Amino acid sequence: MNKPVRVRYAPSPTGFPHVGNIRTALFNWLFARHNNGKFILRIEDTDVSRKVEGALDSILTSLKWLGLDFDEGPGIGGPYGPYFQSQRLDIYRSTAEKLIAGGYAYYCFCSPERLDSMRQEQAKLKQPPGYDRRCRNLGKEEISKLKAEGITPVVRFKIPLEGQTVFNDIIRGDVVFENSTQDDFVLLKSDGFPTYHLANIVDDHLMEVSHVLRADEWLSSTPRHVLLYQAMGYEAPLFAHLPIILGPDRSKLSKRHGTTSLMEFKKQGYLSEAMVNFLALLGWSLDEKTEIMSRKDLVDNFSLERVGKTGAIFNLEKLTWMNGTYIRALRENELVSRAIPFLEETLPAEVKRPLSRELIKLIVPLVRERVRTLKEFADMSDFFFMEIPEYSTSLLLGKGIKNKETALMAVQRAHGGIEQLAKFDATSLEGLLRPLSEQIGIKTGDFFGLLRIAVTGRMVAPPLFQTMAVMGKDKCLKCLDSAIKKLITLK
RNA sequence: GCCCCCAUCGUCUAGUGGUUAGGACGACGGCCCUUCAAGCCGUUAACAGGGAUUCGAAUUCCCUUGGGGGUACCA
Repeated sequence: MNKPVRVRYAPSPTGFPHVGNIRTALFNWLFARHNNGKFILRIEDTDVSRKVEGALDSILTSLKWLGLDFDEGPGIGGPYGPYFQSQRLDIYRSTAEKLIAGGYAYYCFCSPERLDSMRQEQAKLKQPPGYDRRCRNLGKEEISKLKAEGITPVVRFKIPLEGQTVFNDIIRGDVVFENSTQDDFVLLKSDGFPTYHLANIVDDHLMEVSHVLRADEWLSSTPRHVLLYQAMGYEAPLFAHLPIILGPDRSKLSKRHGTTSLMEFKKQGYLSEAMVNFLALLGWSLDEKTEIMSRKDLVDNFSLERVGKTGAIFNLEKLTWMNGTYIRALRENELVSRAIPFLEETLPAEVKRPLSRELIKLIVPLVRERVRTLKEFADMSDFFFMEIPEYSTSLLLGKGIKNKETALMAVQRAHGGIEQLAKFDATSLEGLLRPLSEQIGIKTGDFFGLLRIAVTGRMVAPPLFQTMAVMGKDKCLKCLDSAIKKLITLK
């Protein structure tokens, strides 16, 4: 109980981490940091067939993006390495042999085909599927004979035939399994690689992991792990099975639920700090009201006691809202820096690069309150960078002013007034345009709406005068010219 | 089928025997207003069902139902 806290995130490199995986990483990291412990990254690459190229990179990138730094692991090493299971094969093999010698495990020569037909048979007879333990009591001669035939066996664990396995889960309390319902699972595959169960237990022990915080889907294999620890004479770590993150249909999160890959959220313009905050609240809460919490708040307050038991649906709406509040809270310069990559991505090639930081800085106060993601930031501000906005002429005669002549007159009057404006700022523009609206007898809403289209090409944009001020006199005039032409040529 | 876990507004959740069951997202309405947002105010909406214990249950126990996970030489 007084052992130093050492926890690990142990993904297998079989794909890009999705928000569920990474939430597990986050909880481990928070727990480690809160307790001044160590956070270890261990790569469980024991399934050669499922290995995906680039998966390791994406794991590293994901952790880095969220700022989940690890103390030991790939790239940085550590006193308990190597941190790739594929580089620890000898350890698992010798452990398996020890287990066999001790009578806790045995060689199994059954072919995949036999296992398969056995399962089909069991399914037909409505019996619980499971290995029938044919090889459990093979004699020495039989074993050598089968080996001589060239069959490479797997190693299976000998589940006690009777009794029960009990363990205490920090989140769920005591959990009891009847040993009779457990299968003689495989420890070592015929390709010489260990299964998750073996490798995981061996490494957690060797790496002195104190707490295993993992997703709930592992709960039902925990008795196997407990039995393994016992067989090996190891002290088991403490377990905490975290509630699972579900898709909108309440099933385990997977690709078919759309955007689930963490880095996809980055691409969509979500901030990592919002992501961390949001993910932390998926299964954990501080109290009855706190929503927005900094990384430090989270580290300071995180505790397993306040982790819930129920699976949580990933609520994109709420994440988006939270992201908006984080964007609004960003310092101006910071938001500029963060928005630039998205503008680079969104803006057409004609817009000359590098983009002007000065201009973006002027745009920030105008769009900050109107966007929830950085992508929306880019989408909303593209017209600031274009010469003349593109839009359909019909927009000019949209909802307010239906009459072509009236619209034309209004734009011309605005053009004339602006041309003579000495000072081109929001206040002067308002001083000019508001009275003008009355002079020409058009409601301000309609008049400003018309100008908004002319200047931005959109019906929805930041406040008109400020927008125009940022755009500058020349450009505004050009836009108005263009609108006038459009109206004239309109039949 | 079998094993395990879970069960409060649509969603994320607070709540550990006595609360008008609280907050947040969303939705809806209002204020503000040149559009859209933001902000502020308000409305909507939940203890799955049934027993038991108790003076008193969202809170404890049991059953039912529902949901999820597992049941691989995947993790």
